[in-house]
Amino acid sequence: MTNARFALDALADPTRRRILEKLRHGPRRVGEIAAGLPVSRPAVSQHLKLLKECGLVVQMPAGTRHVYAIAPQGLGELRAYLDGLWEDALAAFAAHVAQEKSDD
Amino acid sequence: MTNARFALDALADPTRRRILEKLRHGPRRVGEIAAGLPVSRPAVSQHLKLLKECGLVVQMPAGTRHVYAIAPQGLGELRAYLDGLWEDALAAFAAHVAQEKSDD
DNA sequence: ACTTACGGTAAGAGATAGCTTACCAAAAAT
DNA sequence: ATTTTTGGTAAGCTATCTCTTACCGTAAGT
Repeated sequence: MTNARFALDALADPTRRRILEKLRHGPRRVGEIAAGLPVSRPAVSQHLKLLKECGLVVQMPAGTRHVYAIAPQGLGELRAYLDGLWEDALAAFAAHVAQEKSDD
Repeated sequence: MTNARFALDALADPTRRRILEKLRHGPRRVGEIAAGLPVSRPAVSQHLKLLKECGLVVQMPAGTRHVYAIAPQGLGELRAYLDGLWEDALAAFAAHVAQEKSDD
């Protein structure tokens, strides 16, 4: 999907990757996510907003606390994109090797 | 691997993604890759250098012509990283759903 | 040997992205 | 009702990224 395009943009930033690592094993509150990260909490909010926009995380308000979690579907679409690219590349590589042999 | 980190950085740029699309079905010369792209050939050279450094493409000099191709291995490492993240997220999601049900 | 074609490198400019501080809104607690 | 806690938003600064033009090296062709 073209969504993968935005997801790849999102995954380019180290801080966003660290956020996803924090969410890897379950939902977390914003404060928990920001704790330990080398940037301010507002910066984390901005990253979460972007991650939500491209479908990599989902938000569940719980009173004044906001809980975030990885959205498996968004990550799945990205995997599908890379899988397609990978399969085509493998096929092209195999074809190339075959041609190399025939050149001997 | 930590290589996935750099690969994700590389895939963030639209021009680099278009380059990979051009290489998707087989090796191409630099001139062929640059043709049709909205940037100059030196820009393409710079992108190819970066893609090579993070293991997403390989370079095969053929005289004064330089042929590039997707490196299936580099792409595979990236897939592996995303697969791990995806599997953990799915498990966490399932656990979350289960807990939701037990809360009824 | 000279010329042409191909492509990598360097330097500088412009755009973009991420961070910080300051501020605001809403829910919970007292 | 007031205070406290939580987190999203705005504005501005800085750093980084990508682009272009200009230049150079090397291999092939004549």
